[in-house]
Amino acid sequence: MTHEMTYTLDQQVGFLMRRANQRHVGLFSKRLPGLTPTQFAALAKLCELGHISQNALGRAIAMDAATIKGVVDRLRHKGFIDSRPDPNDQRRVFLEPSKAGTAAFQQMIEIAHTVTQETLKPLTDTEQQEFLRLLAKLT
Amino acid sequence: MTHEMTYTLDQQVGFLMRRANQRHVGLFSKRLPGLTPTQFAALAKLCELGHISQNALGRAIAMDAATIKGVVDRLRHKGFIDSRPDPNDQRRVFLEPSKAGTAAFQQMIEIAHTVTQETLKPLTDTEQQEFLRLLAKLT
DNA sequence: AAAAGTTTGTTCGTATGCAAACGGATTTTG
DNA sequence: CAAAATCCGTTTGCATACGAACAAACTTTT
Repeated sequence: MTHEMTYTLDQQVGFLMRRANQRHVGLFSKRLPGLTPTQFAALAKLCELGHISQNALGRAIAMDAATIKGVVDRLRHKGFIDSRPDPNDQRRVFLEPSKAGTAAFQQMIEIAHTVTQETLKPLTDTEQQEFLRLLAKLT
Repeated sequence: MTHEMTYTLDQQVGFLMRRANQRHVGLFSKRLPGLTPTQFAALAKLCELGHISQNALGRAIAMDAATIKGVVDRLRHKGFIDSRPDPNDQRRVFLEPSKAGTAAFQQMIEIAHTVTQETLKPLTDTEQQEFLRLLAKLT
C-alpha cells in the first residue's frame, strides 16, 4: 500500500521562519548598517550584564563557543569591547563593553526598537502581542 | 535632555525568531541528517516544479544566486539533482530531480512533517494555526 | 544591425552557526 | 592528594546567506 505524500513547502514552519527572519535581518541591516543583528545582540547583552566571560556571554544569547568567538573578535576590532584574561581563572577571557561600545549601544537602542516595529508592522497590535507570546513558547 | 533607553534582548522579535529557528534546525538535522533544511527546501521545490533553471529555483525559495549555487552543487554531488545546459538559453543551467532525488524526497516527506509537528509541539492546535497565519504575514 | 540594457551564473569576501577535536586550567571524585 | 571529569577558549571543516563585481548570453531599443 502506497501513501499519498504531499509537501507544500510554502506552508511549513521552517520555511516561513527562515523567510520572516530574512526580512527582519534585511530591515535591521538597512537601519543599523554598523552592526549585524548578532553583533548587536552580543553587545546588548554585555551592556546589560556589565561584564562576563566570553563563553558565558555566548550561553546568555544562545551562541556556541565557536560562534561567539568570532562575534567578540569583530566587536573588539570595532572598539566596542574591552577584553583581558580573568585573574581568577586563567582559562577565561573577561569581557566588558568599552566606553565607545556603551555609547554606540545607547545610540542604537531607539533605532533597534524601530526595526522591531517595522518587522511586526504587518500585524495588528493584538496580533503582535500574540505572535511574540507564541514565538517565546517555541524557544 | 536624556532619554531613558532600555532594551530587553530576550523580548525582541529578532532574537526570539533566531532562537526558534535554531531549535527547528536542530530538530530537523536530528531527524533528517542526510540533508540540511535548505537543501531539503530546494529539493522539495524542484520536485514540485519538475524542472527549472538554477536562479529561478533560488527565486522560488528566496535564495540569492550565490546561495542557490552552493546548495545545488551539493545536491548534485549527492546525486539528487541532474543538470545540463538549457539548449534554448546557453546562460541557463537546466535542473531536474534525479530518480534518486525524487525517491529520497518521497521517503523524507513523512519525517519532515514529523519535524514540523515537533517544532510546533509547545503550542496547542489552535495556537499552531494562529502562529502559522501570523508568521505568513511577516514574510 | 549596433548599442544599450538585462539576465544568468560565477567568484570573492564577510558573517553567522554548529560539530568535532584539541590543549590548558579548574573542579570534582575517589 | 591523585585521577577523572568538566570547563574554557581555539581551530578546522562544512553549510548557509548576502553584497559586490564580473563575463557571457540574451533582449530591447534605436
